[in-house]
Amino acid sequence: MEERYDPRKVEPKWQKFWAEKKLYKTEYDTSLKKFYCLEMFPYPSGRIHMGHVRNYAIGDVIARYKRMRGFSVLHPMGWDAFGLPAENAAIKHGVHPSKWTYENINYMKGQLNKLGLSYDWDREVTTCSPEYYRWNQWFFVKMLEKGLAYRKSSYVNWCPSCQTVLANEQVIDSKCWRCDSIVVQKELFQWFLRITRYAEELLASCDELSGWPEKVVLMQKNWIGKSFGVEADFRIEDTGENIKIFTTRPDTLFGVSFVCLSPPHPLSERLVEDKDELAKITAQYGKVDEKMGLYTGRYCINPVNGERVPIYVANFVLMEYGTGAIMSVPAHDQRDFDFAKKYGLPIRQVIVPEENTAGAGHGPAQASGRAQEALLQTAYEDEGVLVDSGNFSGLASADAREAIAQYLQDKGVGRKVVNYKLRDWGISRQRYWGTPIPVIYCDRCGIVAVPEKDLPVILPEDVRFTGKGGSPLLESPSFLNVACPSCGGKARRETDTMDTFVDSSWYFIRYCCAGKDPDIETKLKSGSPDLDYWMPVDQYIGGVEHAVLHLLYSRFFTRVLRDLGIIGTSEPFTNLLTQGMVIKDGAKMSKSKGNVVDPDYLIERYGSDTSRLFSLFAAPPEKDLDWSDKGVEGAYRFLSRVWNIVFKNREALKGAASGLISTADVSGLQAEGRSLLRKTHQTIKKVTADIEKEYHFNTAISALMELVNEMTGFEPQEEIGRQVLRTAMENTLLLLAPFTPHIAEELWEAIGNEPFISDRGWPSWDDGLAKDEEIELVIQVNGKVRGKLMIPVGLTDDEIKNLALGDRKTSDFLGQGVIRKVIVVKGRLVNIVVG
RNA sequence: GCGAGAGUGGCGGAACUGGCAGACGCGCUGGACUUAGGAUCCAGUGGAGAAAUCCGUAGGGGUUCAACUCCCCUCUCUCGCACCA
Repeated sequence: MEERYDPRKVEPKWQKFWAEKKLYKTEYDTSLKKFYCLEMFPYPSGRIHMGHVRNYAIGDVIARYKRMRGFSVLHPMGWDAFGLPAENAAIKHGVHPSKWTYENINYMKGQLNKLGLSYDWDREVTTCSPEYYRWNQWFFVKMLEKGLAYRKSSYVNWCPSCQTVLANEQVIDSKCWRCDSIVVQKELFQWFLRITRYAEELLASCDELSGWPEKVVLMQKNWIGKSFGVEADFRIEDTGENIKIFTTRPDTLFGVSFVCLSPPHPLSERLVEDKDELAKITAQYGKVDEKMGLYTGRYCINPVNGERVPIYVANFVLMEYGTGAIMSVPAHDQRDFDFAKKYGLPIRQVIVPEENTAGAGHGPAQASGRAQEALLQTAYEDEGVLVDSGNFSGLASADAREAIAQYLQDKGVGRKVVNYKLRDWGISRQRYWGTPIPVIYCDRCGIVAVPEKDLPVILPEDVRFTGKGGSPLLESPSFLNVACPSCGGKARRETDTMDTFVDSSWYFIRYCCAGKDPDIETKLKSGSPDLDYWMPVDQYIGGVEHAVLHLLYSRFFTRVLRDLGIIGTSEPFTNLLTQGMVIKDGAKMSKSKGNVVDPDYLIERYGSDTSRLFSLFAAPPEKDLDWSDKGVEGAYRFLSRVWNIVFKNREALKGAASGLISTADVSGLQAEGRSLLRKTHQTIKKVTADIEKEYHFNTAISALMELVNEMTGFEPQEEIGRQVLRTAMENTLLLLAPFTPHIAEELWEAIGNEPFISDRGWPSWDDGLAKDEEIELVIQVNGKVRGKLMIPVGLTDDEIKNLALGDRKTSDFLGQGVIRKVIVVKGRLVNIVVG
């Protein structure tokens, strides 16, 4: 009995060899075409989960495939190591975040190695090491110099449970993205990065992201949220001050019946006398459920018609968007409509649907506001024709928008503006386990950046984790108290740390200089050819959950580094693959649902090749993967079958000549052998196409299964037959190598080849040998299949037609009808139309 | 509400540019080997029907010699955004 497939023997053996030979170490070599393949780096939470396995299996196939195709492949891995869980572990178990994190990294690195992933570990990056985060600080100081980093007081999203500020992107359904607590608004001084300076560029270059899923590009566009509109001045009666409002619908200006200020708007404080009432409204600011308003008792003047309109403070008006004040047109905006109904304010229609005006001469288009008012049950928000709008009546709303905007601009009471939803990125976090923001507060000099020579500002170890709130850094006097770099006087350090998304916004650039590069200083400060050789990332792979946050920040950071002269790239990721979730029993795998599958168990039981194979086979990468324990066994069975074929035919395989068989040899082959050879070439072609086209590994693997099925029954009798079998097996292993590298190496060696299969070139196919000798012709009568016929390839349309018409079985269906038409689809079918 | 995507056997999923619907795998059924089988191998497997044959890609209509694929309407599900004026 031959040897049995035992991945526990095979896999460690090859992992050891690969590591010893540094097979996956990447060199900067301009004579080769480069390919930068990157999977999103993990947070070192403790152990990897199936989502990681899937993500890294996908990336590894691509990296290994490209390497076999002759590219110089950069395929690095690292750790997104700062963040809250480490600190929470410190509070709960009294272990220092650093210890916790590094232990996790150590364990998880072992897990990744057990998966046989082809990383160049010499480039490993760990964001919590000073060697890494010093650059966060250096970039921050540069951004400060360029006015891209600034400090301001603002209302921020505050998570009461995490005791920290959250970026808008981290608030989901008014809840903390991490712990699901309800987020509250709080006023705080915060550091911001001016991502809005790049809003236009980030939006415009979305069109260059042709290698990204459309869905993600759209989400980026929507997040940036550009809109064209008008800023108009409503002069306050008595004071003469202006309320600037922003609107995208200047065509409705004649329908304004009141103006609303956001509660935090500076004018709210000044115009409202009753501070208690104002406080009540402010408390309701940002609450979605009900609209609330407070009449200020004051009026302002509509710049288009001089009308007096009342001023309200309203909880639904956002301070952060536009000017923090709006004009309200209840007839044409549902929110204003609801508000007007509630507070008994006038609803005046100034736009009517186009059909109401057609051919009616004077009629409905001129209907008075009062008559229309009764008809409106909801706001009419669509396009139409202006009525009761002075000189602008009769214009189509689109034209009126332009005309009225121009009119306001000419009169000096308004201007055309562009607005973005995107807001500056608040990066201050009141937490310990992050990059210290390199800033010092001095009573005399104010805010002073830490000078370059004093970087990095090291995160101190002597702190206590109480979980009481407030940063633990406040507990470290040696950190807190510092001499002012400017005047030498007593000063205090910033205790906030950076959002961890800063860390992940440029790690892909750090990978481009090899790990302990002695020239790192120069490279990251003023750029270098290897950065520009490797960047951008050719293929980025990760979950959709980062469609906005991480990807947008990375696009921003890449541009900042470009403008600092460090790299020449603007877009960091040429192609993006967003892999689907891993589902089990109808829900995403998660600890709370108790439906997780532990990768360690899986590897122990079936091996990493099987684990990888199944996760690649069960679904195309961009779709959700439905986990099936039985499916895993199927994958294992397949690999065992390949193994068994090799050991059953081992002597024959070893003895046979290697290499591809030429067309000339084919004549000596039996039909079975010809068929297997043909299948081999077809499979090389199909697997290559499936990988190249959208990385459809599932169909590539199914093609390999077909080839193996055909090999199973093949028993070579002669030398030429053994050669065919060897050719089939060698190619199967080569094609399998990116998917299941260990077994591919082992069997490659077993049939008498030198290691390493990973270093071999990707096989090519011969179209002549891949071509079928015969095809099955489908014969249809009136579109229904009535017969099938094996015919040789290369017949003319007429010959095919005659064969079809001559087919006995088919002729029964022709009946008495007249043949009206015969359609011949080359190599496929004939359709006989009978009437 | 707005935006995007998806509906194919018992299940995961295939199907080029409109050309045999269901590749491949799982499961199931039968058989072989076996003390045994939850191992392995072989055969079968969309539904109905004894068969000829008919019906089948969420539902309804349309274009076409031919529709999972293109067009129109309806339903369901998933995801994203959500007072952005």
